[in-house]
Amino acid sequence: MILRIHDTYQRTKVEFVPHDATHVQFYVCGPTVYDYAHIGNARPIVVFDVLFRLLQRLYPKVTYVRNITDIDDKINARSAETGEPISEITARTTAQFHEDIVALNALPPTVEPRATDHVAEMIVMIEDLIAKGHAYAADGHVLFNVPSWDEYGRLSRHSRDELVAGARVDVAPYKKDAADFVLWKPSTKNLPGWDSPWGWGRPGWHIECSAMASKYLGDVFDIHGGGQDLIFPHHENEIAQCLCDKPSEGFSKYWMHNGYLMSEGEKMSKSLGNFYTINELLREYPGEAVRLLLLKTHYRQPLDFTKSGLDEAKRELDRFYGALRGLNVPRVEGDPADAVVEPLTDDLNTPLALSALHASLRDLNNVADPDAQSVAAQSLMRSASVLGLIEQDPEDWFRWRPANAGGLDDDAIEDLVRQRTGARSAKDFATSDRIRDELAEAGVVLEDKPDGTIWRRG
RNA sequence: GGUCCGGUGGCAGAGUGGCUAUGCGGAGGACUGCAAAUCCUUAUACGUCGGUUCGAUUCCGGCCCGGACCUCCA
Repeated sequence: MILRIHDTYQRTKVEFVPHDATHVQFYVCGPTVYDYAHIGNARPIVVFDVLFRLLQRLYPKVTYVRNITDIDDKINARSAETGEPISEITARTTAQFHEDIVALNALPPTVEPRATDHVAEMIVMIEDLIAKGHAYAADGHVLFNVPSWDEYGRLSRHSRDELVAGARVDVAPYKKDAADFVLWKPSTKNLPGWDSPWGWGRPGWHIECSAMASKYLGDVFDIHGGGQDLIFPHHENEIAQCLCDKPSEGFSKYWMHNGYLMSEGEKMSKSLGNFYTINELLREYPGEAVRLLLLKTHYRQPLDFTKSGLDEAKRELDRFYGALRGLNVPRVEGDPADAVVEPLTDDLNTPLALSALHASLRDLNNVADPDAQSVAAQSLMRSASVLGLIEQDPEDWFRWRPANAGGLDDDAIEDLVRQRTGARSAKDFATSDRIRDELAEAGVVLEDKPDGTIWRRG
């Protein structure tokens, strides 16, 4: 099966030809750990999780590297602001991040390197860049010299002149060229720092991904991913660093970038405070609804993330889990349906894949024979798994309730259901309906099936 | 100013040079003690102005609107 992806370098869809067909390797820029991850962070996590799942179906071995950025001036600023030690901020935030994305059913990457563990590699790369004439030390800083490399700007399609003309910040006096960017900068004694040939200091932002990608994936690998906003300057600079360091190698063969997010119709902005953190959404909605909402839009399209969208995603999942509920079909390994995989091989067309999943659901709902049901249900589940959906126990899905939700607990509900069942068998429909109304009031919906009554939280 | 992306039915959202996805919601029907769930049926669409074409929502151009990026925000 041929995989086609949109390559940012070429700005077009291309056939994916791995560097090594027995072992596909890709790198995605992970979070900077200073605060709760927001929904904008969740999109690349979910999108590239689908890519990971798909690649695992198509190739024998896949290595997925996603870093944790735990050196950053935002972290330092947060620590200065709150007094919490940097190591505690990063440890706490990393743990929170992991907890959040597990709820989104994202598989762990193969390797999750942290910047602080790779400063030595960064220093080596910086030394090489200086030796090769692409970087220079000045005033305790080391800077990458942009005019030293002709190809600079190829990914983002910016020329050096445009960049300088459009610059929003003053040019630091130690820069040879206005477009030069920092590889290493000095630290004061109350900031995180490491000994280096240029004194006590810390790395610039871009060098960490270059160093970690090279370390875990080698000098050439297949795909580098991230949010669209990383194209410039982050990825542009990563490319410059790696290709200048190892001119004969290719670095990443393909680049994939997910589109930006809006929130409730407005652009997300920290100053407006109108972004949702994953954590706060998880108190109100199941993580799977968040995941589905993100996958309902193609990854390169803009996506307006809304709570009404989450409500809709949850209703959709109710249908899937409702069809599987009570079937007790075991999960077995097997191939997903082509109708679901094929759209994914066309640049991760998740909306089209989801429509095939809905067709599969209809098929399941249209069969009555238990054997046929079992076959249809397994097919549905296997297909959904490529998207990381419908992987939980349906009972758990229907019993999920928001954090701090009031109302009835499971035992209280089941007690009322039993009372109602008694009333119904006595043909006391007045009592039966009264109990139904009472439960409905508490957000519980009943379904009378031939073999008994089941309930769910609506 | 530069670079780039998008505008599809009430909403979400694919896709295609002619056969007009899918979902949510709405309407009608079947089923049900009543419901719910499910199934069936159904309505409503491609920003705007031109061009190419036998034919354009789909290709080309102008315009309008929205958004992103332009030195550290996914």
